[in-house]
Amino acid sequence: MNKVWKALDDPTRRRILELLRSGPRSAGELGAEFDMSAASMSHHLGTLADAGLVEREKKGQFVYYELNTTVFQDLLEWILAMKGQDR
Amino acid sequence: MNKVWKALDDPTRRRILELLRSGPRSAGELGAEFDMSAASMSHHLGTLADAGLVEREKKGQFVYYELNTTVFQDLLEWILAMKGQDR
DNA sequence: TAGATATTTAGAATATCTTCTAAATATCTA
DNA sequence: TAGATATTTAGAAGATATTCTAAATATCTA
Repeated sequence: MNKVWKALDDPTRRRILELLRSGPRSAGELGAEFDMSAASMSHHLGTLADAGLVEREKKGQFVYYELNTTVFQDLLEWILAMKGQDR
Repeated sequence: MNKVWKALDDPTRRRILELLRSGPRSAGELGAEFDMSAASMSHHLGTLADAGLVEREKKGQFVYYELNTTVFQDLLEWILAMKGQDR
């Protein structure tokens, strides 16, 4: 969970996740949405992948990234526990 | 929301929130649970308060901290949107 | 009031994070 | 195969975060 919280603590990475809601996108396609070098984008994508929030799939010369929604379950439970205050 | 994500990206602060689930506690009571100076604890509590995740109330020489669960609603919605993938 | 206790603020040291450029690797196409 | 495109890796600069000690502020109690 530590890596998940870390990964989510960055506006660029959260925006990447939001973009991926509409389906898988390549590193280049994602990068086109940001004013940032491809290397920096790759770094962010690596952070998200490390945390398990996205999965990568190489297709020819492109690398596609896709949301992995299963990881959000733990987050959700933590937050629900906080909201519920033990209930 | 930026400050909220930032505040949650630290194990000490998340643990503080978990401790507060059982009710308000003073800075000193919270500090006793960690191997950390009172000054550092105060810093973390300030970060949580800035993000709106806790509220402070001074009572005599003590300062009590209490969970503010309303802030978790936005987080919850963001995560549910991610899990739902637009559905 | 003086001293003790609780907490915060100030300032500094160290570690971590974000971003960059340059270079490396992989794949595609003429 | 050579060159073009896509992506990642390496290494460094600058910004931000975490923690500490020392000192400041507020409140309590003898």
